[in-house]
Amino acid sequence: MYAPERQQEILRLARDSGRVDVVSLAEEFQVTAETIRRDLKALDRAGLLRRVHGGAIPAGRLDFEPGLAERESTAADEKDRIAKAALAELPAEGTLILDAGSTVARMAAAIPPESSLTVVTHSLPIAARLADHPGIQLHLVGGRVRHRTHAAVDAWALRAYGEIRADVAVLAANGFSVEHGLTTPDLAEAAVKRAALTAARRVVLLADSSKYAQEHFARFGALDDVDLLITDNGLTPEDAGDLERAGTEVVRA
Amino acid sequence: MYAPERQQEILRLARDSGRVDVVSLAEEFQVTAETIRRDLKALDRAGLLRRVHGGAIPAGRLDFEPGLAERESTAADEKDRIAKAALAELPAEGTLILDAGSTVARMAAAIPPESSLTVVTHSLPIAARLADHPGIQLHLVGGRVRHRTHAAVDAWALRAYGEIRADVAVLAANGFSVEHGLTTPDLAEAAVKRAALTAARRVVLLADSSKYAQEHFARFGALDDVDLLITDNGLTPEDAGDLERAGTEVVRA
DNA sequence: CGTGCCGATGCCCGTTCATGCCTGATTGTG
DNA sequence: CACAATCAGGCATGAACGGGCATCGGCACG
Repeated sequence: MYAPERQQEILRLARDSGRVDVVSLAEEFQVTAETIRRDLKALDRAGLLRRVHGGAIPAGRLDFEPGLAERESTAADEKDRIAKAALAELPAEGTLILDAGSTVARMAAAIPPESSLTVVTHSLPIAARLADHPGIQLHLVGGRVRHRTHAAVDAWALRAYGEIRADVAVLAANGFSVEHGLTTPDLAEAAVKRAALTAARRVVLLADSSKYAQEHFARFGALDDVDLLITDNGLTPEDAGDLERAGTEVVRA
Repeated sequence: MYAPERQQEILRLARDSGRVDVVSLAEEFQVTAETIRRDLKALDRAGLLRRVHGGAIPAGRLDFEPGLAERESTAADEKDRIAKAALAELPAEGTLILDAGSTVARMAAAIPPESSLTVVTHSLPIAARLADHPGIQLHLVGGRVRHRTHAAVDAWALRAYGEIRADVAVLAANGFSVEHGLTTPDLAEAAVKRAALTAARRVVLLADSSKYAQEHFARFGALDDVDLLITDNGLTPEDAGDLERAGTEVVRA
């Protein structure tokens, strides 16, 4: 097995499980720990992994708190299905706004190489993922970067979204319901989401069913601002019916 | 069997099995390893295969950024020393502008955790690296993202730098000399560098000695715009003297 | 039919690369 | 505060590499 293959595999493992450790990798690949360390160092320098004592964690995580691995793995299946279903809703070409969020990030990572899109995002991990994509013209929205979500917020971000007009915005929300609309815990982030929502002709919301009927501190839109909701089949058909009556098309992936 | 036929077949084998190795191919086609290496090199240059030590892997199977990885390995030692020396020039607290560039990125990665800085950057890799640094308030400069350098450029970036004032800017250049000043191959990038330079009270340039006396297409400043140049000892003391007489302090790490 | 050119191939040899091993320093944990 | 795990750097080794040169074989042209 060649070094780059091994590194690629390490990267995959890291992204899948949220972290890797030197000793298990050495055993797994039948090489010494030194070699693994060299691999991790290379991946670290390339910015794909973050080296920590004893192992490494994937770079560009939405947050790196201990709770993350668990949160990531929670509903991972649903998120993947949602991301895949969302891909089908993307135009083959045109302009796209991508909100910050792990499901949106998964979708972004799966955009096929032959696409020809203009993408605007204020999410650092998504931008990092798409910067190499040959078919994508990427525009980064600046601003203060929130540690927790790695998303740009505040004046620069708001102004940037105020100056553009996109075909589709793919948004994420921490909570959604007919009564309380779209909510998220942070005010600054909500303001940016609202600006992104306003800048697009068509709004697609990606949210797994655990977000349904949740409400958080900051509201950034009403449900009927959303043209299409993509969620998983944890949402009951009755709830989906309620949402559709409120004017939002619902896809249960 | 003619060379193009053989290469075609090598490509097919590589795509089928995910990898090929020099020795087996040599045996398979009854030619020497040198010939296979030449074939692989040709396919690599054509972008169809990715060459690795001992063999090759079909292109697209790895998602490394070859350009970035390659630049990382060039003059890695010098760059590390320069980056380390540059750290000593950073204020303990205050506002910092970080330009795009591998040496600057290394410096950024080495900023101690106990620092308390406000950092502004238009470089995506650097931002990704600093986004979860607890002591750093990070501000991202938006704009169109260039594939080659992963840096934001154009109107949004220029305006953002026009609106701020920082204590120190850490810049990179592809070429520097007393006569031709600071140059880089891309016009858009040069404009952003100039804006960053203008926005800072003190300008530190990181450039290894191979950049000395180089000149590239786009000029973004004169040498005396630079307060401090940090380079390696590949720069002769005489050349350093010339630079100092031109008004720039020189550190040879 | 001969001849000279040129690309492809093979061979040689100094250099680089990937890996493993060792040692001393560093770090995290109990 | 001490112990065990982990890390970084230096060194050794065998495989792989790359450039220079010689050879071979086809092809065009006279």
